[in-house]
Amino acid sequence: MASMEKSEILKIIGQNVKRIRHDKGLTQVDLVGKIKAQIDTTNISRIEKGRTNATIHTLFRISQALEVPLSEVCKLD
Amino acid sequence: MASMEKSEILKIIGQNVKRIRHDKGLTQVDLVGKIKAQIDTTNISRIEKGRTNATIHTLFRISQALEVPLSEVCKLD
DNA sequence: TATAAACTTGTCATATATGACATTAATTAA
DNA sequence: TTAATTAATGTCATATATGACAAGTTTATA
Repeated sequence: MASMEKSEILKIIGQNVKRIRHDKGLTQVDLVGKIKAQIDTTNISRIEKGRTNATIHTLFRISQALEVPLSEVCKLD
Repeated sequence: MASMEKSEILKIIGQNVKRIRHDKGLTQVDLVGKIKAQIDTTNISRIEKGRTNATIHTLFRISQALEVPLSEVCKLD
């Protein structure tokens, strides 16, 4: 855990988002539609693929749209 | 909760960091010293004051130095 | 007090997150 | 398979996170 790579963390956060999104039966477009402030599916995809180091505020907006606590999106196990 | 402002979220995350850091009896310099990759007390201070929208990786490095789960740093209550 | 330690804030340069859009790839349904 | 839906990726412009450093402020302690 102490030696966890940045890319690994991003990957896990991304998998969390994707898993929760699928659990809720939402597409990336659906998810974006539920987010108040503007956000692009490009960013959702990048986050889900672990290709970007999302800010806490972006993850918060996603957690709101997914109707789960932010800490759920930030779980690493 | 749905109407939570960005500044509010940053503030809470910052308070979390500060609270946990104080619980552990660490100064900002101590905390930085425990973080492997380079990080500046400037950034710790900004995060604690809610003045910056930290990335998940920065919050992760902080959580490691504080020896708490990332989800603890990301709690909003 | 005074002195030091701890914290905050300003500025600059660099890296990168994000939105926007186009294009391609992959998946699903007919 | 074909068509439609969904997801991934490339690029560009803009905003901002971060490190680095300096200067100032606040807090603690002798």
